[in-house]
Amino acid sequence: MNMPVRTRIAPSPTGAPHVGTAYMALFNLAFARKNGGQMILRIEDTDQSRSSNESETAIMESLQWLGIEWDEGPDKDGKFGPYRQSERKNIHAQHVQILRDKGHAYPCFCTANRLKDVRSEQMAKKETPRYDGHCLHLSQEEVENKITAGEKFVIRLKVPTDGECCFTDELRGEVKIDWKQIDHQILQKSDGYPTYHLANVVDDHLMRITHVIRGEEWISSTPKHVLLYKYFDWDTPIFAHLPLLRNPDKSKLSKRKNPTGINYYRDAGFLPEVISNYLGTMGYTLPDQREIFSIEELTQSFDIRRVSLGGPIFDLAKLKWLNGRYLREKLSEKEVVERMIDWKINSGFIQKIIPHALQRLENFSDFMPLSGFLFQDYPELELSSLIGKFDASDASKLIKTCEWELEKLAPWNRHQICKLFQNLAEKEDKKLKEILPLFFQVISGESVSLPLFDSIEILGPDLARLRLRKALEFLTSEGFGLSKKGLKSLEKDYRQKYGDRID
RNA sequence: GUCCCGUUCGUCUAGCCAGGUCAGGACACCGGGUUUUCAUCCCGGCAACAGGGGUUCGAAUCCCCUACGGGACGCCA
Repeated sequence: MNMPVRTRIAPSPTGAPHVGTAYMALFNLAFARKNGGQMILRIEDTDQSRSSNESETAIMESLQWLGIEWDEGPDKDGKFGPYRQSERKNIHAQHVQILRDKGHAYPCFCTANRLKDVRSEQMAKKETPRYDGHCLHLSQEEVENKITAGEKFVIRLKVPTDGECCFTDELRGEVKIDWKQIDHQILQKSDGYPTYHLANVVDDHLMRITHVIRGEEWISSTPKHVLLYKYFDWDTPIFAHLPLLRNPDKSKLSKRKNPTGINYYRDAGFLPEVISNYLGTMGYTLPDQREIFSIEELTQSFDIRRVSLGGPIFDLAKLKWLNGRYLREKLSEKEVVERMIDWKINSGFIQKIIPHALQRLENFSDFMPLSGFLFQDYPELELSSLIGKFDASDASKLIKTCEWELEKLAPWNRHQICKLFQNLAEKEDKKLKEILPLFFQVISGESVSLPLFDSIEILGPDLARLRLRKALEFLTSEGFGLSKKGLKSLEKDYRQKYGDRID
């Protein structure tokens, strides 16, 4: 019997839509379509504390913006729903029970502190850190007593004590990992929700996923998944681990070093079809090596075996060049105008600006010089105007602190932004008036411009945050950046004054 | 630290699976031409098989070792 090819993209709704998600989605889509199958979108929201509806919506909208379409998902019902893992909690719990009944999983009562100690001890002894099996040997009676006493517990996966796990990666061939390297993975958290590993395997099976195409970061936990399929007595899907997108320094693509938000590219004025085209060139070339192609063209000739395994660096310069070619070659002048109107050259956007610009206008021609920075990717900076009365290294610290704060800001509106800066001034023991000129410069590149908080709101999170980063980069290039040590002590300081969370 | 994955111009890559063309294209960069400037466009240039050992008449291509890079090691995904 030939099963229809089904792939899936399984984002976690815990933040802004990420280009890495789009990258994986694109290849999953191309593969499924090429083979006459379907791609499904499944929301992996098993982390109750971090998942949000806003993020889920934003991710779906961003993928749609890029022209990536799924055949089944939370908004598009199919035969295998629901497509949101939080709505499948019972299904997961039942499957955890099956494993417990079969003796493949067991409850564990260890505290976070004990686990931490065990881990550091193992690291010190140069062993691979993993659960030591402390609760594995608890008797039935002990377990029941602890549970009735109301002790919190998790469910762990039993892992073979010796031998090795061998699985096939479609792109890399046989991969072998010692079972000794594999942790007794938690399958169900103490809040009753499953972890990724359990939910992922159960849902992939139930949703008839035939090919798991995902990031390289998952290779080392694949044995856990293989083991789960075996314990459930299910066929394993075919695995293909794609390389990870990289920063220019080759580390995994991260927002500290590169814009990673899909919305950044939208707000900075890139065409969605250029983004998906460019992502399609990451680790992949069409057989005829053409570099301008649509998702449909990518799909038509798609061959997953052509994926090259070295981690591709996301190169903004080439992306810009590609966008320029689309503007000149793929669109008519009329279309370019239309697309610009869709972007920001429209009355809706200008209306947002007018209330703040009006007091400063004498004639219309004053408008563009005043508000031009709201249409820019980022402004050019000049050292002495940027730092003003500040010491340059103090400015770096302040900007970095503000970046961390802005990273956590939600919802993104004037009121919250205002509060953020008031708080910043207070915590830094400065007057609001003293710190604002710096941020006027960071955001607008000008000393005369529109009101700061409104400008930041209009700019949106992706562009605003980028400007802080650009300012920091600029200060670094001028020799006033934060040293590694300085950053570390600033971070410590920050956690004390502003709370432990850094996004 | 342990394990896993990877390694062709600075960057994206073709070629590798089925060993045998000056290792090809694109971005960036440099130079020249077109253009009243700039940009576009055209032409040219720079520039790579990580290192070592095997197998072979012959290795970027197959095998082994080393180095380097990355990832994973969470009650995150």
